[in-house]
Formats: sequence, C-alpha cells, structure tokens
Amino acid sequence: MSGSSSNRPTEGELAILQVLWINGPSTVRFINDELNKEVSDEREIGYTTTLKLMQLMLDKGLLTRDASSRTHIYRALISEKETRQRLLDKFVNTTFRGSAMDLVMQALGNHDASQEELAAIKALIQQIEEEQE
Amino acid sequence: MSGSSSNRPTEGELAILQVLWINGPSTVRFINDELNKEVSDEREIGYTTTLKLMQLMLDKGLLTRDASSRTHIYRALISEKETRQRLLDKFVNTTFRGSAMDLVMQALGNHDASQEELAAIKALIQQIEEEQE
DNA sequence: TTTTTATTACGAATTAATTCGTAGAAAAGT
DNA sequence: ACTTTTCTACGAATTAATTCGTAATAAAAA
Repeated sequence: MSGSSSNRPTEGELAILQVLWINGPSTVRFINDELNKEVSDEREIGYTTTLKLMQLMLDKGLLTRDASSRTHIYRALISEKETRQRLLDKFVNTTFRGSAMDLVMQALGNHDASQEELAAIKALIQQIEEEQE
Repeated sequence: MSGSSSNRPTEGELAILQVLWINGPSTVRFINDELNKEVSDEREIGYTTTLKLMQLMLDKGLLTRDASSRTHIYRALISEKETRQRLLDKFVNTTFRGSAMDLVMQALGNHDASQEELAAIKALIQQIEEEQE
C-alpha cells in the first residue's frame, strides 16, 4: 500500500507538483531552480532536499519518472484539478465549517475580479440554476 | 515578541478557535469535549494535549484567559473572519496559483448551492460590478 | 478530616515534514 | 588522462506540531 492521506500532498509536495503542472515533465535540477526563483528573499532550498522530497513522492505514487538516462525526468501522477478539489474540500471543512458558499463569498469579497471573470461566474451560476429548475 | 507566522493558526489551533468562535469563552474541559465529539471514530485527544496547545496559543497571542478562578476561561483574540482571510490568501496562493477566481469557480462547480445562496452571490457580483463601472 | 477528583504547569516523547551531508558513479571539461 | 561538475541514493539531523506523563495543588465528595 502507498499513498498519503487520500493523496493529499503536503505543502512542499504541492510546490513541486505546481512546477510539474505548469512546465510538464522535468528534471530535479529544473524544479529546484524554479522553487528557488519564486521568492528570492527566502532561504535557498538545497538540491538534495528537492531530490529527496521527489523520491518520497515517487514512493507515495504522486510522481513517476523516466530513469532511462542518468538524469531522470519526473512527471506528476495526479492532476491539478483533482488535487485542488481534495485540498479545497478539506479547507472548506476546517476553515469555513463546511460551507463552500461562505468561502465563495469571502473570496469574492476581497478580490479584484475582472469583467470577464464576473461574467464567467454569472454564467456558471446560470447553469447551476438551470440544472436545478 | 510573539505571534506565529503573521497569526496564521495551525490546524490544531484552528480546531480550538472554531470551538471558541462558535461557543464563546470556554474552559479547557469544554473545548476538549467538543473536539472529541466531532468525529468519534478518530483517536481521542487527551485533556492535557488540549491544555498544552491552548497554553501555547496564549503565549502566541491567539488567546487570552480569565484566570481569576481556578478553572480558567479562555477567549479567542483573533476573529474568525480575519483568520479565514489569512488562511484563504495563503490557500489561494499555494493551491490556485493566486487566482481567487479559479477557486470560486471550482467551489461553485462541485457544490449544492441553494437558491438563496446563488441569489446572494449574484447580489454580491452585482455590487462589485457597480463599484467598478 | 480524609479521600477522590479536577485543574494547571511543564518537561519531554512522539510524529510528520523538511533539510542536508556524504558517498559513489557518470558526464563534461581541460 | 585526469580533474571538475553533476547526478542519484540514502541515512540521518533538524524543525514544527502534537501528544502525553507527572507533580503540585485546589476543590469536591465521602
């Protein structure tokens, strides 16, 4: 058996997954560089730190890799969307007492939404309403 | 100096804060009981575990207490709303690449919103649109 | 009064996550 | 050829969060 708590990645694991989701299959070197360019004032993450974490993620089934050449190429085994959903569910439960609507309201409240984004939300609401009738 | 990472509570701390936000100022005993009734199949949280955590939260400035009688009464020093906002900001950044709109869309997508809730969201969008023009 | 129960304080163990150092081998540079 | 750089593997240290055990004392019960 493998897999952490129903495949919910930790914060460090998530950062690595983000790089993979954005850039596609990558080497440890590339991912480590990306992680370190994010917020430059933070303390540097060592190369072997990233390597080790990725090896653990491999064991957990979060990643797979092509080891045919010496420099391995890693690939995410879980999708960004399903991961977001899992983390979102947990977040709603712990922080918003299970109310996704409270979360939506607060997220809308404090942010600069563009015309297009608001239109997209309205369209989605429209669609949900139609499904309900 | 006190205060954790800009007052962002950990998961355990958040669970305690929830009890305080819902029930108002409480004793350690009450909070420990509440925490243990949540999901009963989980392993029981010991009384001194809760006590210790709350004492640490006191040090961090997350709680205050009335120690005039032997059984202390604890009270939350940070509000639920501001805490939600801090945690939300972080969550959006780490999980939704900083896009609050993506989070809203996904939260709306998978959930059972009632007529009233959808109406409330529409009203909020309306309001945001008016503020923009 | 004596015994039992409840509460706080606090050191320390445990657990989970992260970080790093070192060794060995392949590749690249000189 | 040989020196330097780069890479993987892996044990172990560190850190942060949580959990618990014990001692002291107050309160309650008998």
